[in-house]
Amino acid sequence: MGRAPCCDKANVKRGPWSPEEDETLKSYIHKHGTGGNWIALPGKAGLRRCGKSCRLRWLNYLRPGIKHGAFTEEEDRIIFSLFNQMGSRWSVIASQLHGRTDNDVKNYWNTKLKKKLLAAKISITSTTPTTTTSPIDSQTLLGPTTSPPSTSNVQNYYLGFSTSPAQISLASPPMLTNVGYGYGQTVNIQTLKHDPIHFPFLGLTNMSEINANAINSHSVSPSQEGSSISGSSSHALDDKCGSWASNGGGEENGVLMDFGFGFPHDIIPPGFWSSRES
DNA sequence: AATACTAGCAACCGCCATTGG
DNA sequence: TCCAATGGCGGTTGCTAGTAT
Repeated sequence: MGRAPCCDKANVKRGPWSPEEDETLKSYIHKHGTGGNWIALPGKAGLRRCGKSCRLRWLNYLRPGIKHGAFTEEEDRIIFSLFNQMGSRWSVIASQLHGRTDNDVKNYWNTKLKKKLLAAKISITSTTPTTTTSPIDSQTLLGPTTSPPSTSNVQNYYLGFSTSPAQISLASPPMLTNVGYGYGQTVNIQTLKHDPIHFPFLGLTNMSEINANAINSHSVSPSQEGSSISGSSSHALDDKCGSWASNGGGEENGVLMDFGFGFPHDIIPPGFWSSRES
C-alpha cells in the first residue's frame, strides 16, 4: 500500500500550462497568496490542476524575479564549485544564483555542463596517458597518483579538497599548500585562488561563506520558499587545495576534479571557461 | 521535402522530511 | 508518540524545436 496521491489524477489537467491557466494562477496568488496550502489552492483558484503542479509552475516560471536565458560564466563557476562540494543539491546551488531555480540549474547541468565536462575529460585522457584513474576521496587531498617521479619529470597529482586547514598541513608529499603548476613550477594555493582561468572554483570565493549563507541565513532558492536547508550542507569545506596532472606540458594539462558523477576524476582543461559556448 | 536524430526544458513522479493535530 | 497531510526535492520523462541526412 502506497500513500494516497496528492490529488485525483483522473480529474486534473496535466501537461503544459496554457496562458489562461498561468494568468489565473498568477492573479489568484497576487490577490490571496498561496495560503500556505498548495493542495487546496487550485480548487480555490478555479484551476483543474494538481496542487503540486501549481506550486511547481509558480515557483519555476511565474514567480516574479525568475531569470531565464543563458547562464553567465560566473554562474557556471558557482555551479561547478558547489556541485563539487555537495553534489546534486540543486536547491542549495540555486539559492546562490539570483533568479535561478533548482530545476533550471539541474537542467543546465544535465544538458550543458555535464556534457561539456565529459567531452573535456575524454579529450584530455586520450592525450595524457599518464593521467591516473584511481579512485579519490573528494574530500581529501591526496598525494601523487603514481609512484614518485624518481627518474622522470612526469608528475601527476590529484586535485582534491581538504576538509580543514589542519588536514592540509598533515599531508605530504607533495606539500599540499604548494602544488604543481606546470612543469618545474610551484605556486602557493593562495596564488591559485587568484587564477580564475585554471582554478575558477578556487578563486571564486570562500566556499565556507557560501555554505554559511545557505545554511545560517536560510537563504532559499526560488523553489525553496519556506523550506529549511538540510543539515547535510554543513559538510562545508573550509578551504581547498589542488593540483593538476603535470607532465611537463604546462598549459596542455588539465585540472583533475571529482564531480561525483560516475567517474572518479573529471578534468577541466585549460581554456575550458574561455571556450564556453555563448 | 521528408524523415530521423538530438538537445533543451517544462512538467511529472515518487520518495523523504516536516508539521500539526 | 503516532500518524496523516503537505511541502520539498532530485530523478526522470516526454514534448517540441532545431539540425542533420
